[in-house]
Amino acid sequence: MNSRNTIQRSLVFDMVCQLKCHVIADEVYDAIVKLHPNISKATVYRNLNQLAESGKILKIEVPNGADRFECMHHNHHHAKCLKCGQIFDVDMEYITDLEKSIKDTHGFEFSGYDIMFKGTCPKCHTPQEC
Amino acid sequence: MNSRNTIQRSLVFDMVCQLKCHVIADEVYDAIVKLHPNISKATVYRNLNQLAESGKILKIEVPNGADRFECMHHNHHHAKCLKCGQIFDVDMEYITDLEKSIKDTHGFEFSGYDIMFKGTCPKCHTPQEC
DNA sequence: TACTTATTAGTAATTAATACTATTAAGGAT
DNA sequence: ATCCTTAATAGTATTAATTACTAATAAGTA
Repeated sequence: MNSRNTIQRSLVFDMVCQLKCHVIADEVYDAIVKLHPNISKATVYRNLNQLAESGKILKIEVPNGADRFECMHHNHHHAKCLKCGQIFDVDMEYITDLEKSIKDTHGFEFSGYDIMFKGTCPKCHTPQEC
Repeated sequence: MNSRNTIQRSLVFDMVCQLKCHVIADEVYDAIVKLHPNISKATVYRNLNQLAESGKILKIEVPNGADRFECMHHNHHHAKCLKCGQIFDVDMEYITDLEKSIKDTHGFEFSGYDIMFKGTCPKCHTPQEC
């Protein structure tokens, strides 16, 4: 009996799939709390991480920002706007096997990598009228 | 008069260069406080970021971990051990101009990217005698 | 139905970093 | 050399994201 199917866990899973891409824990919590007012934020965090570990959803660790989660459609890279901090999807071939280019692993066992692009999003570099 | 040369700023700069690679703010603070007992941790943070912005040191944003700083010797990628959380240097050609592979920028202005490899370090995957 | 224990709700604690405020001092101007 | 503006500082409070903790609950096997 390793893992149990709780209402909370399936709510978290469903909500990550339902909501738009790369949501943070708070957004998932806010959405679920409307349907299940007693759910605890710690439960949302625990289940997001549990679902990511078991491969059901994808966890994207954002430097200097909340972790993001999305359902497993297709792998793609992400970009972070340095001004507003928003995360965007990047439209390029997903790079695989980058770790094969490593010359000498020095005994480190590589299992993957993250690429996070940086820049300025359209809203932030276009002068705004207000 | 944009930026002033303070004792604190040069202490921070010197210490980042003196200490081993990719140090975190706390390590810099601990080292400086021995020489300059009144320095504030906020000052260390402020100067690390200021030095990184002005290009004198390099800031590496680590997902789910404290930011790391190092002096500008040569660009290289980093790897994070998923078990102990330590950061290691990766021995491979530094990849540049990756953002040129992006098909459609959708108006996003790319200015760079970070690659963070993941895996298990030698200490963590070798069974330890204790 | 009973029993084991994974999971939960609710809260406290932790970590990394920034915000705030009165004070200090860099460095150009007089 | 002294004045003056304001960048920078020390010290503390606050924020944000996440995890730790604990008693109570509920999966799911026996």
